[in-house]
Amino acid sequence: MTRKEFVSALDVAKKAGVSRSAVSRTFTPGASVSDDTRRKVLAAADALGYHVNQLARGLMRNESGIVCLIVSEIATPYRSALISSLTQRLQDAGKVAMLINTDRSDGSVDLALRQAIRYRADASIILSGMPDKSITQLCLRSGQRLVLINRDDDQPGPLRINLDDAEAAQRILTAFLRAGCKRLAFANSEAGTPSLMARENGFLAAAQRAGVEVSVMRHGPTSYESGRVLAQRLMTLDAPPDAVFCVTDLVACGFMDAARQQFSLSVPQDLCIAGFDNIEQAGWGSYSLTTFEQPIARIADAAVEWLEGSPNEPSKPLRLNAELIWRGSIRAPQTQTPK
Amino acid sequence: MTRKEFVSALDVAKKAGVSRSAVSRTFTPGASVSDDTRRKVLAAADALGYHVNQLARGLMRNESGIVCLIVSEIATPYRSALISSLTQRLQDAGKVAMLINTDRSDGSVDLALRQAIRYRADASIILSGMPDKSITQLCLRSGQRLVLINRDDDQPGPLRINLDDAEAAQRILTAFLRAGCKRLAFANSEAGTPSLMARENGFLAAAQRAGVEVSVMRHGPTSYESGRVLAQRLMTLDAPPDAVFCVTDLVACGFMDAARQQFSLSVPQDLCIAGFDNIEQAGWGSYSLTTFEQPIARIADAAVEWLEGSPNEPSKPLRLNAELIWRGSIRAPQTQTPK
DNA sequence: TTGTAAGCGTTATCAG
DNA sequence: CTGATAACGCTTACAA
Repeated sequence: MTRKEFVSALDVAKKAGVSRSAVSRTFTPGASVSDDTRRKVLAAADALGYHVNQLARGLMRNESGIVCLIVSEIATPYRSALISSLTQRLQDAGKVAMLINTDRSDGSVDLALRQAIRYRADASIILSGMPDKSITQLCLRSGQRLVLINRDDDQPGPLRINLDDAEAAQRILTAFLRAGCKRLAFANSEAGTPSLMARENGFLAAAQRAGVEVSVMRHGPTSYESGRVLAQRLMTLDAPPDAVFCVTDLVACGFMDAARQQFSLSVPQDLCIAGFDNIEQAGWGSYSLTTFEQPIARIADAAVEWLEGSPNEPSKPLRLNAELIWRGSIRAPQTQTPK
Repeated sequence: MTRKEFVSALDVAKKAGVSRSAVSRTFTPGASVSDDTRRKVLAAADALGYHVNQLARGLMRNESGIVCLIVSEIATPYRSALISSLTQRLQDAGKVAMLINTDRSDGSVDLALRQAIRYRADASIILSGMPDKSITQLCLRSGQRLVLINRDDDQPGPLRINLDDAEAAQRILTAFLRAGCKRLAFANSEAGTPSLMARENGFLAAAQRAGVEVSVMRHGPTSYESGRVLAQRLMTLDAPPDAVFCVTDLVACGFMDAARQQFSLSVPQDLCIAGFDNIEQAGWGSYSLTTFEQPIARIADAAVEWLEGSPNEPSKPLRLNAELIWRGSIRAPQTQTPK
């Protein structure tokens, strides 16, 4: 058992022939130490392999430097891309990410937030699920900042970053109509999260305004497999669609594969498809999927920037636009543009 | 500024009318507290929203409960799947994962390990890059346990988990030969990491034993895009290959797309392709890639199990076999089996 | 600028 | 089983 072999500031102080506070000050960015002592301390610290104990520092400062990332389905392309971006930004800001996987159960977001409190995390960024109101309050009360990404919620306090899903849905509807599509469909999962539902509702609303009907189908989790199943179901309808907006790229990829392989359909000639997220695979040759881009970099920037700001910043909800990435899964507009 | 609003064990003790040690004991698994006081403490803690301060606990126990995951290219399918598995297992074991992104620079693995030391992480699991020997020693000396996944290294101390890449390469060569392929190729990235090179060298060695030549090409990072470029180069050779072993599924997907779209080749009729990792996309309809499965669950299990074990466990290197997943990208064996 | 000393919230030890 | 008390390693007034 070699625990306890850690070298402390006292050890360094002794070796450098200074007080322990001199050591502390040397490692505190805005502190006043003479160049001479700083050099001595640094030399001693290096020789001994000293590293500030963040646990102790956090205890004193009441600021751990830890930011919790609370997320389920970590291995999903969009989620992992966001995690990657977030960890990078966080590190640049001198913070460190604690990753909490909430795949197991549904109340696990609350459990995750409790974990965040135990480690006195400076903040938590929630990418999945929705915490209970009481626990949110507890976090806020303990001075922990909260960021909710794509989770609609009206509590004040947390920073909320959302996409304009309805507007995106509207745009894709227009694109389908311009391409001359007649029978529209929306392929959703059963997850029922706010942003997913906002896409569905936005699409339906836009369709209603345009006076066209749309077949809606929902199945399983938001995955490739669900996309295949949804294709199976929608394409065997009496009047199968000639355009489908998939709630997610993953669903769209599954849908496209099934449409091609099981129904021998050509995209976009027989069927136009659009997705959402612009995951890496959407750009792959086999899919060339027209989709909306999640502004991952902007989301991460906004979140970290807010965390770095003053603790009592108002936190007005942030609403970002998803850019439409045109690729090959929607036909070019018909010459006779409807208008 | 609402920092400092944390409720401490003392607050709970007062409210419950007991000593602070009683509170501490209530939250320490194997401690002796009477049912009566435990109830009182729990009630008070719940009412006040008390949560053990892990920073302070870690300081005392010299055991933070934190395990660092050191990884680059987090958003990659294989990496993110491993991260997902690892975080889950770690949480089941009562630990929590700190995720450190080492995309930026090359020496950042060392920086990451220093961060691990600062937070007094109980262990670090390295999925990317290779740390300097001196820093490894420092970690070990501070009682921090190290796990190296797929990084060949001969230092004693860390747990090393590796796949038998050479054996896998051998098997795929045999499969190509059985399928009647004549002109073999190996598509690698320029990353040059040990496991990637082990696949290449294993393939070459096996080919040599079998008396066949293989065109080797290396390009860029280990990505889809590199796969496309590699296809471009290999397929414009004077004698283009009729079978290619791609160092990774990502590369294989890119290779396959380029082969089909730019060279109008059919897989597996004109060209057999194999990959490595068995990422989710390998099973997608468009690819149906024959590949080797990274035993992610077993890797995560082994890592966490070792971390839970006794600190001075010998740590004999673990060598896992990658299972060959047969799908549609290699032709069925010719009837006249060689041999 | 520097050192001294008083915490921070725990847990471990040791009497009772 | 319970309650004082002494650490743990650090930061931060306060005084020199």
